Amino acid sequence: METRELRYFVAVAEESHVGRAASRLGMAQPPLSRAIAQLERRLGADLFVRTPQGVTLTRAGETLLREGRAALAAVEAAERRTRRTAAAGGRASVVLTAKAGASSEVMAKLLDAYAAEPGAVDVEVVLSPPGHQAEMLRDGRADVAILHRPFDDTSGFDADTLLVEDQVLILPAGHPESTRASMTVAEATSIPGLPMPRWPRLDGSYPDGPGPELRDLTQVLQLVRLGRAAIVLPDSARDNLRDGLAVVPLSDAPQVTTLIAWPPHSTSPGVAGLVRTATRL
Amino acid sequence: METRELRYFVAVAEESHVGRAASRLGMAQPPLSRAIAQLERRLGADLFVRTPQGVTLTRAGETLLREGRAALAAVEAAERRTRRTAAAGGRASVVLTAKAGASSEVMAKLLDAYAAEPGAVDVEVVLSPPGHQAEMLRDGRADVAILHRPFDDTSGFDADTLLVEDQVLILPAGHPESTRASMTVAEATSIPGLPMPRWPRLDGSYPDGPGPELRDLTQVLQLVRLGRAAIVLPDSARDNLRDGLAVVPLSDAPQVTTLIAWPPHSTSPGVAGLVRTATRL
DNA sequence: CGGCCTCGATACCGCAGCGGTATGACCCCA
DNA sequence: TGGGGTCATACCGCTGCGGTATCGAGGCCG
Repeated sequence: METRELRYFVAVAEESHVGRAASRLGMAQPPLSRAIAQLERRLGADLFVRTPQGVTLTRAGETLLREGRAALAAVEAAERRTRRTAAAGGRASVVLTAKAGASSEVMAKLLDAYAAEPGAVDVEVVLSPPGHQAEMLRDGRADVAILHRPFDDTSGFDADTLLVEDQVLILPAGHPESTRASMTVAEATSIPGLPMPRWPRLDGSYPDGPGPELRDLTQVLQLVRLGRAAIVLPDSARDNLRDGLAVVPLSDAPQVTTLIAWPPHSTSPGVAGLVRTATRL
Repeated sequence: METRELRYFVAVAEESHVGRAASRLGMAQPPLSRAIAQLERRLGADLFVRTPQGVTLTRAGETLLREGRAALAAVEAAERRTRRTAAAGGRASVVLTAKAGASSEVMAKLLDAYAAEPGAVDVEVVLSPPGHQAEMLRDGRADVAILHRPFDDTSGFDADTLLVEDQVLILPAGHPESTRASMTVAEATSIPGLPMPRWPRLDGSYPDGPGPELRDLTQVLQLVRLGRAAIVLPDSARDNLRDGLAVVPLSDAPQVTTLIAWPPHSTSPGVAGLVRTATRL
């Protein structure tokens, strides 16, 4: 099976429509139809059920969609990492990705400690929107990632724990609830007049709800300071707070684990060194 | 990048020789040379250093070999799982792989419990030589595997623990050492006249050493019974022992963990059900 | 119920690019 | 210095990919 065929198949599966998939691929419909038919013949499996409204996946098609996406990501990863290795011009280097505006404390400690190691290679840090770290690791844009359980999906990676912490509620200073010694998550999310902000999902859309739509921690904290929202954050976020904000520990919020994750079988010296340093912290 | 190019590249990298790689691929040398050169041009990276003796990998080439092998395995896995799904003819099914002659106890319990579940799908059990389970999971010949830490490489899979047990030394009944209440690994491996048998590595070759070369647990036990060898096995192996064998607990051997492992993001109903059953055991 | 619209499939054609053979350029070693 | 080895280049034939034109099959609506 060639990656071209796989890309064609995934496009058709995602559009449920050969014509739309063809225009998305920048080609005409007939050759795409033929390519799909040929793929089905070669696999000995019907992948789609043709209907007058378009096409729908068979069971085998669902399998190929799931597995094929992973395979395409792996091929992309191979290509990207090779390009990056070449661009580094013989000298080893490594790309680390982390959520923008989080874990700065642990990350600083890790990077400092690693830089002090003998034989340390260049570490390029790429900050990206929350939730995208795993994807970057999977498709080769990064070699190592700082992830957060239970928010990120760590399946398929090797990982080491860096930090385990409780979560706290951040709310406007002077708010009646701000003097409490502790609170439950249920109480925190139902404070009148202080809705939780909504974060974009992986595809960029927002969940429904009363809170404001935001994509930046600084914006959120500003809004909290203005008395328009409250937010739940890991305990370490206290370090970055300016005036005008109050902190109340949450008694029943799940703990947040900060981990360093890397693709399995990553034998690159940079990744190995970073991970070794991390485990010693 | 097309899988054809990747296969060509991997062949050349493995042979360190364009001509040999070409004949292994069943093609002539010139088109292979050209395909590699073209791949290098498209990636913008030198993959090989040409020498009069053949070719050697550059750093970028090493990256592509490592990542490319994983990518090819993923493509193969997609293809195989799709074929299998189609062959099951709409009805869901799942392939479980395990080391031949081990863990029969837990596996039997697991399969029985799962078969009793409502909506259980067919489970095909494939027994294969030790150490090959992870590979089968990676290239799509199996959907779930029973693995053993620390022997198998579980990286890149999701897994749940089924059983943790100590290891014991199996030696001929009546042997002077067989009456001891406990022993260290160092002592066990240095009993005069009772060498440890050697197992084949993944590539089929045997490590050096004094012990007999064997590939079957039954053969080994027979040899032990004859007073020609001793062997270290997980505690549960006691259940399968016939007469003529003695068991001595080992005080410092690492514990053996039996786990059920599956590829991440495996949404197939069969895998999900098996795993759910396993966690309840 | 018939005409129309929207699907995907088929037929046919031109050309890009893959693989083959023949040959060249270079290096090592006798 | 020539012979045998390496990989690269030159050139050719044909497979097969993608393009346009068209068809056949279902829904939908007047």
